[in-house]
Amino acid sequence: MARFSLTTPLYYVNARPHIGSAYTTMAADAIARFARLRGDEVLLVTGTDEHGQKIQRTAQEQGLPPQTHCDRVAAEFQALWQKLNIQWHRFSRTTDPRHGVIVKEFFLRVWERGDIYLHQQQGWYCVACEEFKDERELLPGRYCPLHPTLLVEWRDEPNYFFRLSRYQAQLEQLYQTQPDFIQPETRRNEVMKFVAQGLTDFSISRLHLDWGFPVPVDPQHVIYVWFDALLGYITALLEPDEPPSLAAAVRTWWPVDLHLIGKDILRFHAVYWPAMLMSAGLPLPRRIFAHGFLTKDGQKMSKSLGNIVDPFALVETYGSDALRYYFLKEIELGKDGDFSEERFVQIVNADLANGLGNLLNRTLKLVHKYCGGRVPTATDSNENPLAAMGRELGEQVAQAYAALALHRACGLTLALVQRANQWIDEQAPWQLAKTGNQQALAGVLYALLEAVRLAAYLLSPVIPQTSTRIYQQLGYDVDFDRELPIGFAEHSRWGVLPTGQAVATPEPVFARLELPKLIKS
RNA sequence: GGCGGCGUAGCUCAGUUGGUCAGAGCAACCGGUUCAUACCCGGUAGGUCGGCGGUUCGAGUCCGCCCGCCGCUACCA
Repeated sequence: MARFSLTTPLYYVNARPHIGSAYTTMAADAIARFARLRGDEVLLVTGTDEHGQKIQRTAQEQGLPPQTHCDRVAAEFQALWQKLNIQWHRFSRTTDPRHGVIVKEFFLRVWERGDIYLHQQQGWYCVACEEFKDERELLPGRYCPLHPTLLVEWRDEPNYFFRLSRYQAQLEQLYQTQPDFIQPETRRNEVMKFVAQGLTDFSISRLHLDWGFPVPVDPQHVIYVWFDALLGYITALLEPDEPPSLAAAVRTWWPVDLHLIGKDILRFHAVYWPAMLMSAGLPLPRRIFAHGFLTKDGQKMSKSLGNIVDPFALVETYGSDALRYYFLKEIELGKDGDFSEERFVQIVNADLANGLGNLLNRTLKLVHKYCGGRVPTATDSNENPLAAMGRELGEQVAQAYAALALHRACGLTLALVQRANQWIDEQAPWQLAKTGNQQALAGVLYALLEAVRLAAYLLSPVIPQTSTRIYQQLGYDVDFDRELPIGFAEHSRWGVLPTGQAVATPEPVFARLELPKLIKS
């Protein structure tokens, strides 16, 4: 059995989970679910990044010990993932004591390699970025360009540096020999351009900070949050009760097949992280995919605009399948996308309720009326437009998932549903019944049932609950959240519904969504 | 300033190597229908394919310039 491992970012616990984190995680979950459907053994890693001065200060502002604050926020992430029906296997927290062991071991490896040195660093420091800033990139009045309301602070302190510069050639060779390492291609170009300009060493420690792991060779210093956070991917790979060690952590699941990230943290993953791993003599992840950002009604989400989308409220109101479907079908992973509540409701209703759900409903009614509630026999008229599409679909969708083109996987599948709704009118099975053409009738209904089944199966990584209801109404004892149907090769193909299988009484599998009535003034 | 990318019907987008390429879905309007979750089916969009110029028998589809939006990055200062 093949293995497939992937990660979401470890989300910073500076604030409650936002829709962007939810988006990444929904995508990762769908990718993981498809791999599982295909029969792979899958490990999905998510988690939280909990160190750094910013966390310390946030906790302080709330009058909480940092760990308490982290516990609370981490719990919120887990709660949201549950509501979104995410099936994760490891939730990696960087304050996990086992993580400290891994970080220490990793640091020492790099240290012994001679890639870490002490250097006096002076400059303006943004606490929010956890980074030193060049004076010239500051906004007038010494504000951070990324955090225009935050004054940068003057620091003059010795820090430990990682010899990133030493790895420039190796990195460039990596990008050359492994063109798929960074995706989409536009991101790859950005990274290559950045590296080509020349790399400078970056600091991996901070002084005057408590909230983090001490530098093993100099406990006055604390390890910089990013150095620590990236390693959380590796710590996560330890078995639950396993004593922590680098060797144990990388034994089974490393290197991961995919780091799914947002485009804002590309450089850390595509440049710093591979260099760190090279230094430590560890294999590199196979692929890094950076997705785009979300806007709300065409505008950037921001506190000052007051247009932040709350994922908790959304999933409470509309349910997880609806959200997952909209974000994964309507937005191309890798490109920026927009969330409009009105459009969201329209699309989801059109595709899932009116399209897919209603197709099942009307077909099932016919099956009960004319075929005694059992799957009819597929006739020679296997030659029909649905069968023609259906025979190609499994492979096409598999390719789309492999390319992480989730929107295409959904679009291809929906095309079958749309064609089926046309075809049912063209064939008018109720007319066939009147004229006593029972064989043709059976063939038509079989094709319709099969189209719904195939669509439900291929969409199950995205809308597992809806797919489950469809499969169950079609007479299968299957729950895509628990017990998958056996055999991708079979279920992804056309024509697997067994003749004679009893189908259930039709019930809507996806209730139409309603826009909240009042428009806020 | 340099380098990516993008700009196609109200909205989201498809459009291989130039010649039914002017499309799909959603929305809207009109009509039909009942097997169906006020659903589905059919029809209607006269969109200068961002603008200008060029290559060509023929260009969203190639070339040049320009405008607008976005990303990465630099520098002047």
